Amino acid sequence: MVEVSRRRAIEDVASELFRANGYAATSVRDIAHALDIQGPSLYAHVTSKEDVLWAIVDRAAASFEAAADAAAGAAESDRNRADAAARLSFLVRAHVAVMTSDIGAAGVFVHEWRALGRDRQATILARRDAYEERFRAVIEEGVGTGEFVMTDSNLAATAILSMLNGLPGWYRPTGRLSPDRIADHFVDFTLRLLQGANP
Amino acid sequence: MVEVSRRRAIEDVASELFRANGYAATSVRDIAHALDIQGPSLYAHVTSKEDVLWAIVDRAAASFEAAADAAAGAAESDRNRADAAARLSFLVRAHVAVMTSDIGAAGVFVHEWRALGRDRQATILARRDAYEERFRAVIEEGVGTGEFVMTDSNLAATAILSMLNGLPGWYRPTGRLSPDRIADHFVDFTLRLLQGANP
DNA sequence: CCTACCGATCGGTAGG
DNA sequence: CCTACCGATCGGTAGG
Repeated sequence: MVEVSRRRAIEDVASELFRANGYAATSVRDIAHALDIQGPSLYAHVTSKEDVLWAIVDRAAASFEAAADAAAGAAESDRNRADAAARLSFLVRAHVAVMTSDIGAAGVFVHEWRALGRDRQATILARRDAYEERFRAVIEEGVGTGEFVMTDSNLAATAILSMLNGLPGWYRPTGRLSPDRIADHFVDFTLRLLQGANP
Repeated sequence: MVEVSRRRAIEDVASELFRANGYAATSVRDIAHALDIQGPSLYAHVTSKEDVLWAIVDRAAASFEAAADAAAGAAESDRNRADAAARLSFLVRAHVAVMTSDIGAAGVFVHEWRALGRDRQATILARRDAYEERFRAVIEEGVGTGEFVMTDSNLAATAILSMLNGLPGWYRPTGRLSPDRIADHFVDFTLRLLQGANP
């Protein structure tokens, strides 16, 4: 998280504060003081507290979308393993990579969209839905080809996304597991959940 | 959610507001107005906003603990199926039942403990850890007996609990799936995740 | 359970 | 990026 601009430094500090304490419980002065400046000085760089939240959430959404696009591309060019399991594995890995690369922003994206105004909230929920639809689609594809055995693809997608989105609640960069190792396990869990025989 | 007392009605209304908007973003006046009384009138029934949060979180924790105790008892008396899979199935069902019976309180328990003061926060985190340890223990037990095949029991427990704790984010009492049906699927997902062969 | 009110803190502006 | 300051809202109290 190298800060290339003052504006970006503000967003990085705010991400972590918003993730740890919530948007409403974080004051503009909290953000400023974490940067060793006075509260009002922040307004030399941003126009409002909500604009900071929006910048964080919008960028996080864009990261997830770009990573999913790249994952789809990687799966397609991998000719020997372009099945649903491979495609879903790339998606899971991409999600874990984005989350762990900026756990503050990811946590804010997952939990703090409620604090956005009506229009921005609707926008971000639509983007989140479209993103999650990628998971649903590849699961249904796998069910269609018989790769996966699952009577409720929608619920399976929700369960997998809940597992992934729980990351900001426990992941720490200095923790026991590296992002890659976490991704390995989550891919394993995901495929087990979908490939196991139904009782 | 039949209200047996004014105090309980306050907690029920507050649960839903805290779950939907967060503790910090919910004012005492918001809670009062949802009950058609004036803000200060609330203090005839409660001593502080944080006391309301604590009452909700403490009761939710007690519900999870009691349900897990009952689940352990039920598993033990079920002689033909006292294996780890059966014990874990009871735990998962109990968790889903508690969550869906009061999704407001459950959501607050899962997400709003950060707003508690230092001591209460430490208390509730210790109880949450002890509760989650029940899941970890039965998973490790199943790995020990060979029922489950899992190289990282801790991460598996975290993944399963994340799946379960995602419920307040999407469950609606009027939704497509009944609590029992959700529990059926989550038990299925949990056992698949743990019983599938490792690659 | 109400009205009237309190000090503290909030997001944000003015002017430099 | 600072100091001085603003109106609004916060949790909560007094007194009935």
